[in-house]
Amino acid sequence: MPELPEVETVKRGLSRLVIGKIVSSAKSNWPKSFPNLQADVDLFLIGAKIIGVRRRAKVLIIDLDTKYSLVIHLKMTGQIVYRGGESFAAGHPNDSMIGELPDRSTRVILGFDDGSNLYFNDQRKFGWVRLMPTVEIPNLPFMLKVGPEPLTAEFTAKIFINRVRKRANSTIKATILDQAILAGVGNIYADESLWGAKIYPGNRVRDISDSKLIKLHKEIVYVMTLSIEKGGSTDKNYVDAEGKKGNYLEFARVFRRENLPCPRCGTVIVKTRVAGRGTHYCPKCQKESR
DNA sequence: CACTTGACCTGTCCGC
DNA sequence: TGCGGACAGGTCAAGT
Repeated sequence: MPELPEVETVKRGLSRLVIGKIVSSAKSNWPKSFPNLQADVDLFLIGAKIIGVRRRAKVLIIDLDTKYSLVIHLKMTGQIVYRGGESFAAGHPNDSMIGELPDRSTRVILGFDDGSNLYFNDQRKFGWVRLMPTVEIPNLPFMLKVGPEPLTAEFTAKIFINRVRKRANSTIKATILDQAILAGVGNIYADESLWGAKIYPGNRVRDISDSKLIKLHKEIVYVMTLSIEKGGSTDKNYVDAEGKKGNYLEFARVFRRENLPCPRCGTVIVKTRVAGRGTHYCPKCQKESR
């Protein structure tokens, strides 16, 4: 679920809501969701002040004034939601927001000294919240291998093509999903950007022209930027730091639109399987190479 | 080495 | 209504 635009939206929300807060308690009911030694929690988390919130790829980083950080991966169904002392600071619960917290998927609760709380919810328990020294974050295996951030000036079409060409025999979809090639693309934005570039997701990289890859580079930047403007994509679980759902899927052209018309040519969108993932495409606009 | 598949979990939906 | 199986947005280990 959470791909780059969703994690970026959470990051922006947390930056407004929790910087300056002092952590007063930390509870977890599932060890894999919070795999930290109690001694580290006591020494470097309890009493610490939050001094910054960052994102790299799909990883969220909350920096503390103890030279430690909380490194968070939401994986498929993770949520990070801030709630003030009262139940619903942002208004009455409704369809665009999750309900009372904690709920049955709450795995970690951080309490602040002003009575507010930060909840880590994760239905499928794939995600985690790790406390570690800030300086060690760049040495995590994931950080050592992860590719460039797509929404920066350094992410040029030339760099994108050079990296993608390293996977000549892979499908283009598997290639752009690979975080070592570039950071942040997941299943939704893979399908959306490949539709924009008129590339069949199962085509091999070696069969795709440079001009198509230039177009794909532009589409990846476009769909991610648009999605951040819309507050991300909520398929099932995703919500932002205030518990609100995202609106990008109202603008999606293929994702979750099987059996509906292609917005470009009217052909019925097909759902299939590529790179082991559910894959949506237009069979007329996105031709299979042979 | 390049590339693909299964595992980690819970919940929901669909067919029988 | 109940039950089994497939599937769901990510990543890593282990397989070919």
